[in-house]
Amino acid sequence: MIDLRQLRQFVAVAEELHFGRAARRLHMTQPPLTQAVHGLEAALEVRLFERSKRSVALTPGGEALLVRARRLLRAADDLPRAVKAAAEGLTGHLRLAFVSTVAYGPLPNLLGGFRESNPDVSLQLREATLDVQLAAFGADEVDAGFVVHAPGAAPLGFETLTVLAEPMVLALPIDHAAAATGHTLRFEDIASDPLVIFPRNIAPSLFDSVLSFYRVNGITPHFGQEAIQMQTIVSLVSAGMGVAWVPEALTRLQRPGVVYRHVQGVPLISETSLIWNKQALPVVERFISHVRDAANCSALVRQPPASVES
Amino acid sequence: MIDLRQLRQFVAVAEELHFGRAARRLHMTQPPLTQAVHGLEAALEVRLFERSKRSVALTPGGEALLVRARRLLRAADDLPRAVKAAAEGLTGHLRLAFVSTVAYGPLPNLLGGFRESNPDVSLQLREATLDVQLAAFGADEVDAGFVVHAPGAAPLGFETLTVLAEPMVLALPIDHAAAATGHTLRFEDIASDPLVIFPRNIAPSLFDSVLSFYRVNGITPHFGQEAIQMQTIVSLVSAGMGVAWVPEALTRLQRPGVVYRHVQGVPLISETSLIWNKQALPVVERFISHVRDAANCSALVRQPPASVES
DNA sequence: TAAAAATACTCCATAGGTATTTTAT
DNA sequence: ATAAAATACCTATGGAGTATTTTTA
Repeated sequence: MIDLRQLRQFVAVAEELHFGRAARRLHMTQPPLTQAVHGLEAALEVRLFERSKRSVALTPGGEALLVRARRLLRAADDLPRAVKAAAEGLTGHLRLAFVSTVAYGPLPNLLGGFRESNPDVSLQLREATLDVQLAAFGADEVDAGFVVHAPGAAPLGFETLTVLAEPMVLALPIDHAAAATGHTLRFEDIASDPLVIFPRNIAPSLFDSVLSFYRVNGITPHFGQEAIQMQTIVSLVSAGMGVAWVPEALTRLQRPGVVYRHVQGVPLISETSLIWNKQALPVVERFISHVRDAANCSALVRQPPASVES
Repeated sequence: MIDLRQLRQFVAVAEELHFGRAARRLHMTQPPLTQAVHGLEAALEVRLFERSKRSVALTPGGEALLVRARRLLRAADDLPRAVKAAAEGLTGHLRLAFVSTVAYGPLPNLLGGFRESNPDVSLQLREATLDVQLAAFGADEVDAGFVVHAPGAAPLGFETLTVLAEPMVLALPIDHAAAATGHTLRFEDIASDPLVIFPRNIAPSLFDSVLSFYRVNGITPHFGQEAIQMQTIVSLVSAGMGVAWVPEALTRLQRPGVVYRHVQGVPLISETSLIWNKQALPVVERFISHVRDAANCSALVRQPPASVES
């Protein structure tokens, strides 16, 4: 059976075209090298060198073996580093899901940073709402997913990491009385406006916390339109269908006819979290670590919001 | 240093997920197999299996190694047959040159036959006149070349094989008196017509044999147009510029206004030969053999000419 | 307690070393 | 005469075997 040692020896001889020099290069003596090459020729049943006592030349078969042997040896020599890289998550494939809101928030920076320090990991991104993500987890179609406002949503055997907790701001039509700048906006100013919001099943926790905040303040909110995409919600606000509570990061989505305002004394918080299967591959672990680091060094995650006057 | 034996052992264990069974498959016992895998893990500095006394599972690093090891082993196992094939000329690259005339003659069948029995040889074809071919040989840009009417043209260190010797026929304008069928055409009928012919430097032997045949018959031929492509020569004939001697195979090139006729008592012969460097690669040798075989079994080479009335 | 991996040791096949011969220049 | 490959023979490393222990389901 052919082995790499023989190929290394063959390549050395083929490159030096001199058994003595090749042997020196291989840190061995000439006789066993001669024998090893003879052995290889016997194993392949092909003459590899044209020897004429005074000179050594490759036969066509030798030429053919040389290119193949070099390829093989290169692959074999790369193997340790390749396996180690894979084991450490430096290479591999990462399938990420995210709810669309996150694309306006921490996602771009997180991905950018990860790509930069892990250029050999291929990324596959997929926009999906929480319920779709959970189904995808079940079918092992994604490795990790970013969700918003989903405490405790992770099924058994999954882990959660809060990436970002940001205040929620109010999106309201520009012609709304409360939209004018120059004064501090208070809850009473907008409490009676109809709410544009996700359907409850998409983000129960968001829905419930908004509802309970209104109730605590003695108000039964009037729910206007529902939509399952933040962009749609903002469009509905711009169309005058009501006001909407959105994560601060969404202020980066500027639409004509819509302004965002902090509202004094409103403790609504939007939590972005990452969910992943507990027994994750190294690539996934590596991504989690990156996200965890970035979340701690929060400057990386929470950029200054664009023009939100309060 | 990592070697193929270890990889084979690793793959067996990874596939069986059971050291005992894997050892049996490898025709060895379990203890040395365990040690070998430990050795591999030590060499790679990566844990490859998650052992729990009762069950064996691949780690992510193991998964990564498995795909790479399989690729490597497949390549290594293919190596003997690949090298042998290359040494026997069953694979490789063949660069052929040919003068355009041959494309109307034996070339298509020769190539077709060769491709059929040597599907793994890649062919590169190049149309070139004799002088260009000789330059290409000098620059080692072609392996073999088909030429016409070039006895002794091969430089030192090259070999020649006559592929085909065919009679030459006369191409003449359809409105020529001698073009009419129904009688045997004799040399006197066309001896005084101007000749359309290659310039002498392109095919000295052709030029000289035509010239000497005319001289022997007491005629100094009148040379009309010259052209370095047979197709051009036939076009010039159709344009009434004269008559031309062409290899019988060229009758396959039918042009309006041109007819081909055998001329009685004209011993002009067109010889197609193959030229190649004496110290040829196996692929080339193989091609030569194929051509030699085909030339002997001449039915393969000399097809019945298309409609040449005599 | 049974099944499977790990450990301890033994052995020999072979990779590699030394000494020498052959051969072409 | 010399340089380089081939041959002969020797040595010792390590790959594989047998026997045994450990571990956990």
